[in-house]
Amino acid sequence: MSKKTGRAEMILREQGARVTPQRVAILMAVAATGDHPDADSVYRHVSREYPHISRDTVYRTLSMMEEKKIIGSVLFGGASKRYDPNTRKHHHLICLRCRRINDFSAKKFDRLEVPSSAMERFTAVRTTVHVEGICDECQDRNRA
Amino acid sequence: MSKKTGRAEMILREQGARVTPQRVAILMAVAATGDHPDADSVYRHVSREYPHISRDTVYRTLSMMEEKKIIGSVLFGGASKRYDPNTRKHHHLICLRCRRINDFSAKKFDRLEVPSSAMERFTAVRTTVHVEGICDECQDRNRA
DNA sequence: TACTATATAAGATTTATTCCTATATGATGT
DNA sequence: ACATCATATAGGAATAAATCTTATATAGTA
Ligand SMILES: [Mn+2]
Ligand SMILES: [Mn+2]
Ligand SMILES: [Zn+2]
Ligand SMILES: [Zn+2]
Repeated sequence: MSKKTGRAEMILREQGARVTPQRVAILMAVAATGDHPDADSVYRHVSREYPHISRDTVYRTLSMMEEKKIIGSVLFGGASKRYDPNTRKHHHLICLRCRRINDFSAKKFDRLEVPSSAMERFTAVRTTVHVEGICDECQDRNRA
Repeated sequence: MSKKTGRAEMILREQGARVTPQRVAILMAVAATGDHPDADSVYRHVSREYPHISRDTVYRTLSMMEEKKIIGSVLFGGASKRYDPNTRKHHHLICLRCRRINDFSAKKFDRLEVPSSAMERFTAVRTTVHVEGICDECQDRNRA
């Protein structure tokens, strides 16, 4: 057990998750990129060590780790693209459960100044605020 | 030609796009929802009037209208979900061309106050700033 | 060591999206 | 109105991401 696998094991145990070699490898693979990998890139990476690992294991494990907040995520996969008839500047409330999307407006969010150090190598086209959470209908449904 | 189809035609012509009955119906369908429909929901709506419309036409047309800024979009479809080893509070620069994602931090973005009127019926889990644009590599590649 | 709930492998399935190609049609000039 | 032709469409095949199914394996623990 190397120092790094030990650390991964610890994180898993802290969250009350079973420790399996596959999970350790997946967690280390995500951390190793230092980037924002998709599931298949994690699969390819882990496959070198575990040639028989199943894609399902990778998908299941990543999603479990996100639930337990061991890792995060940026984009919504598996979801369909959502179009918007409203072309004015506005921002969004996105329900993580039912995927309902609602607009909101806030003048103070319409000209957010991204730190210039971050923008040195990037040409912004649009800057918006995403509020992810749970909508009222989904909360009600949960109580019932 | 009803008042509404006339308006849709005008918008298409303004953008130098050919006016076809399918395009008019698609544009009206997106506007009619007043929501954030996905392509298949637009397809089903337009199918009532044009039972033989092809899914490809709907996808192609929506994407054309987004390019011409006749409509907008909220989420990335067709893309794979992207995980993130960084669990600290941070924000993202997302390249629309190569889908590279880079982190940036800005204290002033870490506690954005969403107007309470918007949040009356929503429980926020996370609020982040998404900067969409073109990364430096993609800009260089374009010039070449 | 034996038990049991949970995790995994392998492959099938589903869903969103894009590709292919033959046909149809909108815009333009006569 | 008519011919032309670049572009759009229909219909279906192909691709890619994610999930489901089921038989087997294994981590935690008594
Ligand atoms: Mn919107
Ligand atoms: Mn990040
Ligand atoms: Zn909801
Ligand atoms: Zn790029």
